[in-house]
Amino acid sequence: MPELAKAYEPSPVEEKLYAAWLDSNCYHASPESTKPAYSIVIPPPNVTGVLTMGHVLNNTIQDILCRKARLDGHEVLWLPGTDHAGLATQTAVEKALRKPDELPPRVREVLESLDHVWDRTQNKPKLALNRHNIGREALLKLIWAWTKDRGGIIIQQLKKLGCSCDWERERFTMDPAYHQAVQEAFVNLYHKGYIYRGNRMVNWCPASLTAISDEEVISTPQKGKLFTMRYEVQERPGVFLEIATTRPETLMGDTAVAVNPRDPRYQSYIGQHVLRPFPPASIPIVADEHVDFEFGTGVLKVTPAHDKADFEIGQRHNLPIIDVLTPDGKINCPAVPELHGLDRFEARKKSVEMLQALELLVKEEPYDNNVGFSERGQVPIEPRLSEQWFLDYRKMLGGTMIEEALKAVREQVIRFYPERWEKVYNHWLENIQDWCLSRQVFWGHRIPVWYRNGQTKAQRESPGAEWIQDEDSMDTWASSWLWAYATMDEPTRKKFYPTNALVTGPDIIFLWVARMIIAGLEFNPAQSAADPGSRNYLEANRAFKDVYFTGLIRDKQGRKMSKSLGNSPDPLALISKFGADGIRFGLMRIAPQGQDIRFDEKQVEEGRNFCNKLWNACRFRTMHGEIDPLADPSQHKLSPFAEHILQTLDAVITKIDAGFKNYEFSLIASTLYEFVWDDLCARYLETAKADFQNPDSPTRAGTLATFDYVLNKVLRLLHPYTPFLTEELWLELGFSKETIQFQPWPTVSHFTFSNAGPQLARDLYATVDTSRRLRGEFLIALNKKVAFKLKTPHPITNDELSVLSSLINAESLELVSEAPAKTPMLFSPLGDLYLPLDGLIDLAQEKIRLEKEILKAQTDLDREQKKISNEKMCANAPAEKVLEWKQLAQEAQEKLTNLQSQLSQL
RNA sequence: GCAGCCUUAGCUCAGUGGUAGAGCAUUACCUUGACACGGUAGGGGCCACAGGUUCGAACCCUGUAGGCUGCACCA
Repeated sequence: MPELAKAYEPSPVEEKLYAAWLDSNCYHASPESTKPAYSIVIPPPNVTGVLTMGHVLNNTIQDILCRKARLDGHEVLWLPGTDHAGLATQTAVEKALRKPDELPPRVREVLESLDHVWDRTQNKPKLALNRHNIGREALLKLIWAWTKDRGGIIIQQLKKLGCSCDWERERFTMDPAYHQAVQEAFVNLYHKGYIYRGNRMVNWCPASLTAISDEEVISTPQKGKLFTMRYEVQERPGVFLEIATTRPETLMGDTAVAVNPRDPRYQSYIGQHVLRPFPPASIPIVADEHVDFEFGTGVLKVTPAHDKADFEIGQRHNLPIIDVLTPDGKINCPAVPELHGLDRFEARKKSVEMLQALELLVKEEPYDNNVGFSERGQVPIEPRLSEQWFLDYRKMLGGTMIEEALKAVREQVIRFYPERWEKVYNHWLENIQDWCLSRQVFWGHRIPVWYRNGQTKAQRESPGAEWIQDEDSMDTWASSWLWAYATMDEPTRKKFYPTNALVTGPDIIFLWVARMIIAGLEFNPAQSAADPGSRNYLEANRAFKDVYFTGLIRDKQGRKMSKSLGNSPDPLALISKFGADGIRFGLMRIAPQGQDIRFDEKQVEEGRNFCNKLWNACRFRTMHGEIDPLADPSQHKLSPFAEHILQTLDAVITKIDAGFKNYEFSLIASTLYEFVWDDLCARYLETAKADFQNPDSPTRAGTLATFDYVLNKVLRLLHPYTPFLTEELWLELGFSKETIQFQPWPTVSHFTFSNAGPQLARDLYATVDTSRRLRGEFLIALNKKVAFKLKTPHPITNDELSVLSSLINAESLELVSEAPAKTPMLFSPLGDLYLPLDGLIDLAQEKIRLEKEILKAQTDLDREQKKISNEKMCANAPAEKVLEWKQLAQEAQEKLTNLQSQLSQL
């Protein structure tokens, strides 16, 4: 038996084992396997990203599920990969290009090969390195080089965490096969008539110069100002209408003012005109229900080009649309030279000054409102009219998509954990808006639509030389919504689709989760012949059976983790300090279902300590002889402590099985923590020392066998959470020569023993809770009248024998003189106990203890008697409850009497 | 405005009708023979507040307050 190190050192073990696992190719999922399938697709991280605590949480959970499924005998596919993350990656690369000298060598090399932007003689760029100067083709080359350079990082980091992905199947959303699937999906939707190109109001990001979808707009409260200005009524010289606005800089684009037709203040003005000050124009006063007459003055300036609601009013009243902003958010209005070319926020100040000068500004008051921000550009979005591609969700699946998508979740064909996210999902689907699919971004899947002389064709390949492809690319989510099946080839899909679980954060429930469900229903990847409205169809084409929503990881103060706050710990540093198992276990222990987590390094430290505790329990075991991998406690005479831990282990297995069914990961972790720390180490191990050190003990073999049996199961139970530690111990202790990863999941044992042994152990543990005190104290706790026999190597006086007898409240205590043991042993009909005599020495201490006990017993008794004497209470409580109280009262009474008699004998 | 979640020890959180729990922190003691990444003993709580249901509420119901999140509005 090898001597284990005094403390568990994770790093070398992790390195060694992970390499061995990869060598054995054990994570490769075979479609030909006859084992039942279990599959998960990873939520693909950004290809250029690095591991965050969020990834650690998310991927630990997936790894736990996959490892558990392997122990359950499944053929497991955990499919890894990365997302090209269109705009995000393009923005990152463009930013990096501003400092060409700091570029990674491979990217720099590509840059230097671009003759149109790189001056080789001077070794510097000829032009500013932005996407317009570089051009589509060259920028894509640079981004490809960038992704090749950075793309492997996060994958390597996931391996450090111990993730058991099928790395041979790593996918990237820009892989040729995946690209083809994305294009096919678009073309398919186009030909079904679900996709259209339209000139509509979109959310425009003036920093990234692209449209973004509603889901990517983040509304943020801003301290702004509400300006009230006045326009003169043309038909009534000298009469002014007061108008409230937060955006005076757009007034050049006003083509009407609107009032509510039911507003008595303004009814007589409807149909008349007001004079817009600059550029001067007469614009009509229209009546529109949209106007809230509580807000401001009840008069709304209508700027159809720069506000969604105003655009709709404009449509209703046939108003002209005057665009006064450039795509990058500057004023475009040569008629007003003071403002022309100014940034929109500078123009706001300037236009207020101009209104003031014309005496048209009535007042200016502070006003908090919510402003939509672009997630990527970190600037307020600008509603803007532009030509984009849209998907009309409502037409999908022959018009029944929304209904079916709701049904799938409502009828739990797809189950959400925790369930409450169903409401959020339902609400989104019920109020769904068309999806703006196109992006003015180079990096991504280009829209597969071609134009020639006013003709339009949607197909994957160019129809011919004169045809020109649409310039735009698709929203990155219009590629990742196919991730659950487009990552699989035909045989793989047959075996592993639908996937079993999706583990992700609720922040992308609309962006990704709901859309994956929709894609599954629409594209029928299972090639189901069933009617799309049928349950069979839903079951065959659900992207996943269960969705587990993790919480967000926050810092200790409850703030989101972010780079700018610098409150995001580096998971790799934590792994090297505390071990992958430490971070995994520590995090899982405090990550209840769907609750946000306040993260603190202490938790990881606890995880590490736990690993070390188990390590040392095993180390202790190895000091007492060879492990028997087939140990069967039922073949041996068992101490009460052995019987107790066997019984407890069964309860633990039952609890963990239920936990896995309900995705209660922190419950499972706590259960294992308590079992290992308290039951195994603090109690069983301490009591087992007696047997281990005493060759004469009749229960020694049973105690050893039980230890081996328990460890054997515990290692397997823990393996999903702490794969490295458990594998190392499994192999080192010699439970098997084979990896632990495919061993069967432990089941509840079928041992039968009378409850007396475990009960005796429980009594002892309850009174004398933890380890070392047991030596002297558990005797006191023995309150049962039993006939004991004592073997002891030490000389023992009759007085001592009688004190001992009274302490343990023995019916009788007989000293067995023949063949004295090497250590004292106490034999009882309930089990044999190791008996160090140290405990007898300090009787004074025991006396204090007894007094405490008596106090507690007295309170117990009082409480139970109070319950029993409450007639109303007894009349209404269930009969068995009342019986229980009486029993408890009786026991408390007995205990009290016992303790008192013990005290008097001390 | 609508919806969801949260409020329990100094901190981070479990608990879900029947005696208030864990880890960390803290106090005292212990180099001890698996483990100082350890052990023993302690201190620390009107379970946010107010009503209600119940023999009994941290737990169920209603309301209030505070915090967080999402959606809508956002002139």
